[in-house]
Amino acid sequence: MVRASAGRGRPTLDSVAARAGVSRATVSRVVNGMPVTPTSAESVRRAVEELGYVPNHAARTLVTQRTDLIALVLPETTTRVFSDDQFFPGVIQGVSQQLELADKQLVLMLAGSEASHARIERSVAAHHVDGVMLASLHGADPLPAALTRIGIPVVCNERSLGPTSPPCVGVDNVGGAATAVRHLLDIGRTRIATIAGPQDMIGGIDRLTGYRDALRDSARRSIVAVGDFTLGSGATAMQQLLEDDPRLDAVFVASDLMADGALQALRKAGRRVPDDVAVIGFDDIALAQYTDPPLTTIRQPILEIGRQMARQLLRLVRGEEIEQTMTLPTELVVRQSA
Amino acid sequence: MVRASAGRGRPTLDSVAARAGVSRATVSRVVNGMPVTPTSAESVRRAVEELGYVPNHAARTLVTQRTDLIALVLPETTTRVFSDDQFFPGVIQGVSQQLELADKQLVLMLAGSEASHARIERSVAAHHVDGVMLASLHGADPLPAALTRIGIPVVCNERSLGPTSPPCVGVDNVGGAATAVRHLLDIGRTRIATIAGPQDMIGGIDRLTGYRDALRDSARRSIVAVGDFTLGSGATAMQQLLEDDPRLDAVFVASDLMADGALQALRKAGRRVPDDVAVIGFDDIALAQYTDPPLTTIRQPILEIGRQMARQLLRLVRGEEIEQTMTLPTELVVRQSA
DNA sequence: AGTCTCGTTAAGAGCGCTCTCAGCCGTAGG
DNA sequence: CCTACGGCTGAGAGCGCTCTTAACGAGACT
Repeated sequence: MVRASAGRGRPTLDSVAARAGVSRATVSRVVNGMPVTPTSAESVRRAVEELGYVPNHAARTLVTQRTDLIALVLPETTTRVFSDDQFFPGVIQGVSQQLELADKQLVLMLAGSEASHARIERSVAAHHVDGVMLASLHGADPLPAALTRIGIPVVCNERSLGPTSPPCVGVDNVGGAATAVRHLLDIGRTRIATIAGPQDMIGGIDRLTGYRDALRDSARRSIVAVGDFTLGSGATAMQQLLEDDPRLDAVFVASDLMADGALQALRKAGRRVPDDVAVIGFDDIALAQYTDPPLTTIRQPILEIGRQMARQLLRLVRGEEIEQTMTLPTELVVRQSA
Repeated sequence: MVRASAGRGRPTLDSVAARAGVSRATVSRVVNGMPVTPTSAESVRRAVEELGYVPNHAARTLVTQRTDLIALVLPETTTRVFSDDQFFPGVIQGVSQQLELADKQLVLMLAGSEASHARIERSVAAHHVDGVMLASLHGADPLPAALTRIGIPVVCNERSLGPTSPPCVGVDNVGGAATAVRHLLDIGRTRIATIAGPQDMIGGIDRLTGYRDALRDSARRSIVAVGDFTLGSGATAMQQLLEDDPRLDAVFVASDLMADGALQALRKAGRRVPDDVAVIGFDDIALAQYTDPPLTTIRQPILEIGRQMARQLLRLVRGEEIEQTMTLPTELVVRQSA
């Protein structure tokens, strides 16, 4: 561990070979774990140690055509603000954990402007990364098609609304929403409203479907309001619901952030939660534990989404076959709001 | 734009040269914007277009020794949970914006375990990235020293508590805290307490210092409680303060998340905010707009921290000199809690 | 003892790019 | 008309690695 200095002075395979008294090829074999005689293996290992040799990544990539780099593309502008609901941080963390196991590095690309779209395409075309994960892009996004055309492994979260649909990892939004509503039925609620999410996003659409499914044969449904997954929109929607159906006694809200808004609106309107109105959210973000009262919600396994996206993509990169879609379970978390 | 297909079939400099009827060197010059005769420039450009040529990144890196990759290292486990206070997402976003302008890619490394530390060092030693940004690492972290030894440009956020101190970009925690307290004095509060952050983190230490500074010559100070930047700890600390000094009429809380906890504790204790007790937070996270009542706080320019870290690092990578420390201003945001 | 086989190693050819260096041509000056 | 000089261009070396190919030595068999 003497040198390892910057720039051109770094030890190469050749210098290690010279020091160990073997050929470059033998050193390469040792470094890559291929079989060699114990004698030379030992002397190579010692030389590597003494020189502080670390393989040059670019040189290796040039010949193997592998970069060991995996890209995660996140949209920068959307109703789902980058950090608000902790979805992206969670996904990043899950992805990162899984990539670490495979000794791959994570390249994060935030796709905001047109320019950054072009930049991502260029980067992928240059074979700068081995595979790409796409999270939460809008239906009309041309990126999946473009990347598929380039011929690089791609995995999405949530099934795409667009024409080209890469393999994807999603959660059981319909089932989760239905579970939430059934819980409200179980505790005896009779007029159940919902605050849905935007109807151009999978999460928004499917959670509303789940609500409808669970109440299909029931007379206990109330009305539907639509928000955009932000806290403010949840508060507004709740006010609206209270005006339009003052007798409602439960609300299923399609996101925790909106549910917090709803809670505030209910408090302002003088309704007690859960006594007068039961509220149930979706996502189980950290905030849900700390709302007043703590929020009953449907947990979405965010970390697991990231992990599974990475796993699926790594399989694809290795040339294995994978299922077109993978759906992760959601889970009811009972706290005090319902 | 016909080919650009995967694998070995991609067009190279040579194929472009052949098609354009010039040498490889000339194509390289055009691609890199060096002067050539308009005639050959034009035919090269056409050949590039027709073949869909994109330079191979690894090959370029191999000879130039530049990777155009910049690493951002974030600690994965800490009291500051990865996503809670939106600090990391904000920094990521700022960094990303700035790197995009310089056409660099962002490699995200979450440093949790010992193993990941080793992996980061190895990756950097392999000259896999041109520079490294370190965010919020603990005082005793060996990473800054290790990276400096390798001889790679490094920039931190917040000055390091450890022995080796790379250049860093921080915010004016002391000044911000003092401003907050002065605001409380201005609105006539007479018993001002504080909930401080952990005293092994810069933010925790400096914000407490600012509180003390502003009250140095005043008789209007109350007591100090310490939290760990989490919402729960804020609530607990607030209860404690109320027990120990029931007559306090203001609290400066060292983070918005803790402030939200404090708000809830005050509500439970039957105190009105701001009438009975004024509360002021620090950070101005998104949540601050939606607490009940909306939180007066000190805004920390999170995006700007990211941007400036990236700018400083890019300067270093280009071989320019930079200031050892850069301090960004904080700003009082008056809402309704104080 | 000679031949064949097998496992191991050394040599060398690239991967696709940049960059130096010499060669070329055209113009200006002697 | 010949030499000097300047700008472009092309040839070629080499970045550090992997992987194929061929050589080599040791052991088994005829």
